[in-house]
Amino acid sequence: MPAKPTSNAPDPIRRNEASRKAILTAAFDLVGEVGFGKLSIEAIAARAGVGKQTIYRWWPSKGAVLFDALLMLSEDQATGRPELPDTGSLEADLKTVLRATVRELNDPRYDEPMRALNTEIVHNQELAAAYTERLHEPMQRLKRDRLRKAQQAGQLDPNTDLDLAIEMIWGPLLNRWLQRTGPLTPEYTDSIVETALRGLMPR
Amino acid sequence: MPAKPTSNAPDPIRRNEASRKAILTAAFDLVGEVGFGKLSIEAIAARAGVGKQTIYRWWPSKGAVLFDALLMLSEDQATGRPELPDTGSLEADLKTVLRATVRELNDPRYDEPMRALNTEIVHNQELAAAYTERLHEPMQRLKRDRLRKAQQAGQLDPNTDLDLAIEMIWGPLLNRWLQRTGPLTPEYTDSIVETALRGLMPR
Amino acid sequence: MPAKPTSNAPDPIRRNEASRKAILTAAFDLVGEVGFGKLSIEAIAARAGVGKQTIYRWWPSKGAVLFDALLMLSEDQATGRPELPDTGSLEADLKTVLRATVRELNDPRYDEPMRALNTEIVHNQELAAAYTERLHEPMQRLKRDRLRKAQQAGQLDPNTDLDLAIEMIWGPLLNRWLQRTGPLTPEYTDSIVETALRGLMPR
Amino acid sequence: MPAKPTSNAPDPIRRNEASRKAILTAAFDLVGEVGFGKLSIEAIAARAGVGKQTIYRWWPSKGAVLFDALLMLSEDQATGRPELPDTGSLEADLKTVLRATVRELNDPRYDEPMRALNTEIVHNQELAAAYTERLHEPMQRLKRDRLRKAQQAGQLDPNTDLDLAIEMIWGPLLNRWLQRTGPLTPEYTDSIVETALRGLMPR
DNA sequence: CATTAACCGAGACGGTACGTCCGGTCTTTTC
DNA sequence: GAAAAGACCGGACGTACCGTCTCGGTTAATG
Repeated sequence: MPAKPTSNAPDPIRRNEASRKAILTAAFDLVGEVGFGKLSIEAIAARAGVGKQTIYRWWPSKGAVLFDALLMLSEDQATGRPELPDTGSLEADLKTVLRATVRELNDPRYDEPMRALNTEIVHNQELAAAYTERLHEPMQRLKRDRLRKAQQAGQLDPNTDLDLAIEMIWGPLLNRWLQRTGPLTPEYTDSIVETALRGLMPR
Repeated sequence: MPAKPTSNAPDPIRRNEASRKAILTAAFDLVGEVGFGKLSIEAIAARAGVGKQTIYRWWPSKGAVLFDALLMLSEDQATGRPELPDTGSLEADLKTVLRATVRELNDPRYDEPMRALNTEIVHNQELAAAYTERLHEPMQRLKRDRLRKAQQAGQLDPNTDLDLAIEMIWGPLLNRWLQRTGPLTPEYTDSIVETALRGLMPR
Repeated sequence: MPAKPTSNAPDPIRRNEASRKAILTAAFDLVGEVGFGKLSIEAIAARAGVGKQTIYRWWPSKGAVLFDALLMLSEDQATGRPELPDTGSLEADLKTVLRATVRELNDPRYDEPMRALNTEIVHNQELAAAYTERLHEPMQRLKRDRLRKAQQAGQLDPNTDLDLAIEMIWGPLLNRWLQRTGPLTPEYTDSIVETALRGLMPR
Repeated sequence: MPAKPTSNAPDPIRRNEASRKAILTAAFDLVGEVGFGKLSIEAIAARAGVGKQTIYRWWPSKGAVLFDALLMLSEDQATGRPELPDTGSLEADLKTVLRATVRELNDPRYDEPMRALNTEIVHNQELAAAYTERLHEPMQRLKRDRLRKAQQAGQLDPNTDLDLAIEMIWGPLLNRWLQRTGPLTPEYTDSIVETALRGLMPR
């Protein structure tokens, strides 16, 4: 878990980086193998070749470990992706982005861990805060920036609340993903984008 | 879990109805007190004054118990609500329905158990099937029926897929609820309905 | 541990006798292999093929387990040994008894467990009480009975306190055993008996 | 080049005397508070304001620390007590010595630590050797010297083995102390001395 | 007098065992 | 024959210490 400048926390300088990575990797691999429900701190520690206390020292819950594992991965690959594409056509750009999202959600390697995280934050208050700060808010900012540009270009109704717009576009997709109420196909996300944008266009 | 006419299943006729109700009530109460993660079969049995075996005999998992508990409640109150309102104005009716939904989701008595069920079905295959059959599909049918009538009345684009339409309306709401990305207010749901319907109107 | 007629104790009727024996056997064997200090409840449970809770349910400490293990053995073999030998010669009888004791103390199979028990009761109040009641007092009674007969036969000073006499005879032996201040030989115990009896004779 | 005889042992010259004393004091105090079984190196280090390594550097086990703690105390007070009293009457002298011993054993401040040491040497080979060399043997020598003088004065049988005599006198007392089979009173020790000496007198 | 080697406090680390909780099964007794 | 009760095997929990291992920071003898 991130930035915790509290008093009696362990000293991050003395932290063993190799152990940290081994733990995150083990957690990510295990959640894919057995699922979040059967994921145990004991198994993570054993797989990582680490004492349990080393996990308890640095993370407050197994959800937090998984969160950092996902964060590590997303940071590994996400460096240098500071904004959403802007070709001039909002509709085309959104379709591109949602298709990419769907591709990731359909990858079994990422599906189970992300699913686990998304259900864990439903119950874990502290984890939810970290999730918002480290993953949700940054992404939200990118989306808002892209939509604001479109709004300024007259492609969106000037009175539309951008956060509502984001939810109209991504909400249906994420809901279908979590609830498994249907397949995640490119055609499906294209339809979402088309329908949502028609509702969000200037009158 | 209900109705299981398989071979060596226990005889439902001999079932103790008082125990069944005590278990469901205990489960519902406990999930509100300690959350689904810390909910244990042992605690349910103790609270209900029941042997553990009596739970294992009739339900395959604690998720299933909770599911039945919720079902009991929804049936207690839902009898005789066979369809969604139809005043002639789709927009007004949807606003009414979503406002009612929001009121329920904001009730702390129902919030935690429903949240628990919605995250449990993400991981539990069998529970998801029961959920779809007993809760989701019936509700989906009502929604589809109401939207079809609107479509026939020319209030929706005739080419629109009704399931997509449902997701465009309820997806953003459910997503905000589960992810807690914002407050659930009547104004918010009204905005959803307005925006979604504009995107779904006949061209 | 024995006789505990307290209220919320587990029901001894439902107790699994096979598990009880497996635990005691495992404890006895393990203490001989690794010593009392490295004896762990986990290892006993594993060796006995038993859940840890089954040990914690019936015994308050590992010392208590070991005590019962020793008790089981002593009862296995001790049935029908209701008194000390009485050939008419106290000196000869005591030499016989002490030689037998020494033989047992020199048997590595019994040495370590008994040593462990004798040091454990030094620190464990409850265990000490059980030890006194179940092992020490019965043996003490036998010794007292034999000495009383000798006293009545004029072989001991009529004013001698029998408990003191017992300590004069067995104290040096047990002390040398525990402190390992010398070898335990038949000659040594014979000398003890001779010297002690000379001090205890009628004046 | 300064004499560095031993292999990689720490340099006793550089040793921090304040730390050494703090450790021994902490160990002695703690063993009286929580008992030897619950005494931990961590707690000693914390109480003494010392790093764990400082303890491990200078002592091989917590028993050894306790041993040194007791040694420190006994040296603090014992300097200049090179021999046992000799008033001419062996019986009177022994009664005096045993009464003093009993007074110490009855002092709760010393009872628990000494009890702990006496049971620890039962299991710890190296500690037993140190105990014999530093505490037992010197005391044994004093006792032997006093008894030899008595033997030469004709107060003891000339054929009596002095080590056996020592055991006949101190064995019952130490055994009663460790096993708690009775109270340690001056009357009790007087009786021991009287009885033992009668058995050890010249014939 | 600066260098430097050792001790020192602190505490993270890989581990083992603790004593507890609960999962899911089985058995005994009662209704 | 279902139900209450609860013992049982198993396994994970989160904690306490073990003994080892760095990490700066003194501290004292050497060069």
